[in-house]
Amino acid sequence: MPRKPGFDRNDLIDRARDIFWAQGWAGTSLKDLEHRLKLKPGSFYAAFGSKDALYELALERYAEDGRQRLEALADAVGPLDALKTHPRRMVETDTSAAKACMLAKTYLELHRHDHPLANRADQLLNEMEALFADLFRRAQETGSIAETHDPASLARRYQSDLLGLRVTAERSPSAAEAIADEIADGLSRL
Amino acid sequence: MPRKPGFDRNDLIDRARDIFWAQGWAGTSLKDLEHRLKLKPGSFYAAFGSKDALYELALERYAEDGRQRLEALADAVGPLDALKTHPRRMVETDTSAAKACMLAKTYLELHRHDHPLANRADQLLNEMEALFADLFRRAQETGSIAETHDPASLARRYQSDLLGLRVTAERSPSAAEAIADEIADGLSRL
DNA sequence: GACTTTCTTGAGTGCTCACTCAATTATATA
DNA sequence: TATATAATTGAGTGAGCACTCAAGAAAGTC
Repeated sequence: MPRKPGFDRNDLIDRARDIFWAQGWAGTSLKDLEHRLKLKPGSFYAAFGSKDALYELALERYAEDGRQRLEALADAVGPLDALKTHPRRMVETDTSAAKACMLAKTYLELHRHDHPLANRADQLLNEMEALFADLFRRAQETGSIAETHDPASLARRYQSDLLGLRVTAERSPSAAEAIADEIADGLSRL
Repeated sequence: MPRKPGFDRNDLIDRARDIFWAQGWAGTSLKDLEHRLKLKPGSFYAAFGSKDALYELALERYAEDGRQRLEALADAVGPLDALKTHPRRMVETDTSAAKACMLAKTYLELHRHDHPLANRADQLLNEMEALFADLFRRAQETGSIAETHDPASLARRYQSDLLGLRVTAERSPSAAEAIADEIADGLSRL
């Protein structure tokens, strides 16, 4: 008996992720979302509850996408080559809504106000770092890099490099491509 | 005949810089500024004209301080050691209002809205990169690093590393200290 | 102490914010 | 086709935003 919604909720979250990613939390108004998602206020709140609730869905989707992309790459080319290819991929994809990491942007924008979304972004960054560490560990097990390195330290540095790379990418795509290659070169020298 | 203002405008700009640096542009309301600077709206607008005008003063001050700190360091210990010491200094100073670069935060927050402050931040980042390049060039002239390197490329990478370092510092000071040392080590190997 | 000039004050401006809700419209079942 | 159920609509809510301004207080000169 019920009427079906005239929108694809899944697709809406993807589009919201792109809007929030590019414009930030305070930089995105309900008007923006209503207009871009073609949703009237009533439908919006019936579907998502609040701006923050949708932002969290968008953030989780963003993190999950990133994780899956890297794991798929590792399955295809192995852990070390995945880590070496990953920076280039992030930077040269023109289909993405923005370049700088959405988790980092969220954290930087909101953590001083003790906003729950900042804590969530922090957790997700830690989970991503743990995935990096796991890939470095697997690269050691397959003999791709020396056993003397500490995977956790490598992951920490790798994530920091990536965050810088992606801020740079937001300003200068060409500079970012060169730096992405340098990061890959650095991993070859381990 | 005139009455003198009851505040030190210079000190006010310093404090505004710290507030904007930590909280961002949208994250700082006029109420925040009036409260923290102990200025009523009328005095605020008489002194600075607008929130954006004060933000720009704060941004210029921030950039100028950074430039002077690095140049003073170079005068004291030479160009290469200045570049090696600089990251550690940025990260372990607990007196600063925030760790992440205010220029990068400003750019990330505002460039999608084509806000003039984002363009200004972009320019100031370029000027900082030019200073890095100049220090690398001087390090080559004094024989501290090989002539084969391109100072502009080194500066580009150095700035990117620094941006990542400082995002990391905002989340984990201890991780940042380790990474700062690694950046310095990397420069020793040039 | 009178006067001029500037600083200070805070209530008030119009606007946009995130969000609500009662009325309306559409659809799946009986 | 009648009915039940849910989706859609958009005017409207109070709160907070950046900002204004007229009136009053303070300090320097005469």
